[in-house]
Amino acid sequence: MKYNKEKDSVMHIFTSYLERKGYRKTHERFAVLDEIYSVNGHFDVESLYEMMKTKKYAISIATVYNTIELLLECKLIKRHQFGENTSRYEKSFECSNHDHLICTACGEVVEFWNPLVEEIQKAAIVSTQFEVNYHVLYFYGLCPKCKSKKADNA
Amino acid sequence: MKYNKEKDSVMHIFTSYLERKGYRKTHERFAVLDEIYSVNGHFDVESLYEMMKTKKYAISIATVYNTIELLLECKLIKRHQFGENTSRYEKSFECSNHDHLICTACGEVVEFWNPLVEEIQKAAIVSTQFEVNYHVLYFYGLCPKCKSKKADNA
DNA sequence: GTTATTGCAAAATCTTTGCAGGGTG
DNA sequence: CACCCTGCAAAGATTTTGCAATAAC
Repeated sequence: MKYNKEKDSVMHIFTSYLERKGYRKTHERFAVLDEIYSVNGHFDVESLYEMMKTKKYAISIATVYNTIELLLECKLIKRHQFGENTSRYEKSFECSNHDHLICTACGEVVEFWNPLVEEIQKAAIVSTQFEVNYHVLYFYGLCPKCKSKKADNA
Repeated sequence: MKYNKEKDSVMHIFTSYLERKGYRKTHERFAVLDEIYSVNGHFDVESLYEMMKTKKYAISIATVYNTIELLLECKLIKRHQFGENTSRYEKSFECSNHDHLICTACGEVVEFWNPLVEEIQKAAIVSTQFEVNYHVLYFYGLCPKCKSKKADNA
């Protein structure tokens, strides 16, 4: 378990969350959080489980799902459904509220950020009277690589 | 099979699509499209299958999935994943490129439209060099009803 | 007549659940 | 030492697949 500042912070947040809720602080739960914040990019439950299999706290898939649920609740991770039948997740501590472009050819995911999303949200709230807590914005298409591959074939 | 102009149009589009691809024009395929364009709002595969069970062309769930795939390809329907583990669909013929608000309490889905999404898309294309074909924008929160219910409890 | 498509059931995939045993508080 | 959490395996839920029978062309 390598030390870094970000990981220290999220461990602290998770600890507080568990205490506040009266949940137990088990090795398995911290091992999952540690693993998630040790890698970059998006992941799914299966790959997380596989990565942990060889580690000190190799745990069961049921516990992975259980812990994912807790981490979603305290907003240390985000859940995505990019169009496949399996959910993908990403860490979300202090990460700006970015959105995603997804390549429908190779599956690559690229992030971007644009303040206009806030404007759209405000307008939507006015017209529908919803209370909005979060949003999801995905653009689907071809990444530069797959775009030029297509051009070459044509 | 009630007649209406919209249904006539989508039947025509589907026919052309099948012919162009050399696919067969089966009763089952048209029955699925007819059923979809006979009802309003979003639906999932299970509910579509249930609705068709009692009709003339009651068909198997495998054929429903098969036909859904074709209708996605020719863009007569859209697929959504609103955060559950099951996909939901909606007809998409001549329906403006709207987006969605989803109530996380009761599941209600409300549509809205905002031209700023186009601006964001343009900016994202410039910065990432993606080719964008379509997008998905969901705002999650509480509908007016669930919002006031929450206020009453507090 | 050929061969794509259907229907059925079985399989595959992802996620949840029940329960006995173990670890946290 | 009470009882929440884990691990396992079984069950659920959704979607896909294999194959014989059927229907489109």
